[in-house]
Amino acid sequence: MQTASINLEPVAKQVSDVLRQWIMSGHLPAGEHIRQDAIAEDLGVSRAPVREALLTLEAEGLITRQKYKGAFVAEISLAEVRETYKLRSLLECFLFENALPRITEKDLQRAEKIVHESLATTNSDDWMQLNIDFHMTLYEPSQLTLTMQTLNGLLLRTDRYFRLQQAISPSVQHKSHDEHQEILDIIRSGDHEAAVRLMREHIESNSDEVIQFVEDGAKADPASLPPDPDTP
Amino acid sequence: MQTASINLEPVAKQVSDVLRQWIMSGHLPAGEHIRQDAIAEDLGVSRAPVREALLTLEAEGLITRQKYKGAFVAEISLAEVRETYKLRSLLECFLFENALPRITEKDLQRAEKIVHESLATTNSDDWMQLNIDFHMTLYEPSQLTLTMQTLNGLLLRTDRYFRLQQAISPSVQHKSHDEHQEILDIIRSGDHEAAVRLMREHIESNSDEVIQFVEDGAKADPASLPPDPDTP
DNA sequence: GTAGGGCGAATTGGATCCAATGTACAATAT
DNA sequence: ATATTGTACATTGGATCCAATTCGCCCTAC
Repeated sequence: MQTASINLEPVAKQVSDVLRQWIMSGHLPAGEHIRQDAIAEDLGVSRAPVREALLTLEAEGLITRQKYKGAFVAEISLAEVRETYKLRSLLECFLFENALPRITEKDLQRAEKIVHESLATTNSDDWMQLNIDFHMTLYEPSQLTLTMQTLNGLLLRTDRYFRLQQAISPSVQHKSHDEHQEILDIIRSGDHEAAVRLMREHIESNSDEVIQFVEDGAKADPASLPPDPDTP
Repeated sequence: MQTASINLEPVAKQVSDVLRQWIMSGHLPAGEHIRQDAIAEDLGVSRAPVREALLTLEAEGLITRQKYKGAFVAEISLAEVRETYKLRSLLECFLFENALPRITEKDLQRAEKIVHESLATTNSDDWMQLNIDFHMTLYEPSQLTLTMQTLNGLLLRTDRYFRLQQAISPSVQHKSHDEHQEILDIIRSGDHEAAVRLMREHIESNSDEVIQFVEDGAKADPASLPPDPDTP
């Protein structure tokens, strides 16, 4: 229990949060060159915390750094998008399997509340966060914290593209809502195997849609996705 | 192929490499308080690159940092060790499955060479690296770079304990050697399902041994593994 | 004797300054 | 005209300096 008003966040963390937001929202597009002074001046801080933030973001895979050349918003290839979603499916099913025997009625009610909230949400970003919250609520009882951290890292990398897709197809929201409701129902039924099957289908259908969208986008604008890394 | 004598590494990277080595080897034991000037003075550099290195190590999960309190070598609970190995099994089997159809004779020969080298190696650290190299050689054809990165991150966290185990039981080396040879044989046979099964058994038996060892160590010295994080 | 408060040393976080390196442009030679 | 080289500028990496916060110790009061 800490008094938030007194204990303010380190500047470096604030900077990394802002930069992460800028990258996520597309304000800093993929491939963009990031200069330390520019960021420092924009945010009214020195270059030191900016450097720290860049280190953090590099570790998160959101940017790449080259010696004496600077930082660039990470590009991501179509193959990597595909791989990420395959990995997500693998990890999420693993989490769900391990969570199922430990999911309580209270967990289900929390999840249900999130589902209802998501129906009433029009803001795309908020809805996405609720989507993630729903899944995490069902995974948390597994108590596999490391796996959930790893999953969070993956989500961080692909959120950009997922966000883009959600923004243009709100119909997916209803589809996802129905599927979430179905998942809750089948969890209550007690059929664990069927629940995992349904969850896998849900995740993979979602993945397919995102990949389809990114593929189409890549066709329309080949520059948005680099086929090869590091073209000098 | 780079001329190492001309293009020298950034100091920050050198520092993080050294610290990583110190943590891995146990020279910096779990829970140890790390002070920036101490490291800086020891290595003859300023605090700036040390700070960067600490950031990197925190992202890798090897240390934790608390505002104005400093950095501490990460403690890891028995539950986390168990989880890590379950995750490793999941990821490695996934990689192996996807690699199998693409493994060429050349890959097998490289793997075989590593197996032979490992037999002739007495140094525990070198042997461990060869062990990792063997597995990675078999996973690389999957071209799932993100998954391999994730796996590397996991290996980084548990290497400390694995290393400890290897140091005291060289008999495991022979067992592992035989199993590696078996895996190569069954890959050549073309039975992919059997190959994955064997790989899973190999990984899990290895995991069991490490966990058993860590459990015993924890019993003998309860302080080495904290049951609860953050006891103030 | 013990609990509480305050002062000082130690340590981290952030800002500023200097050095090393890469890039771009221009001048010159072929 | 083009290629090459040299030089100036822009940007990052590293060192030093100052501010903010924590922890330990001692002193005091009850």
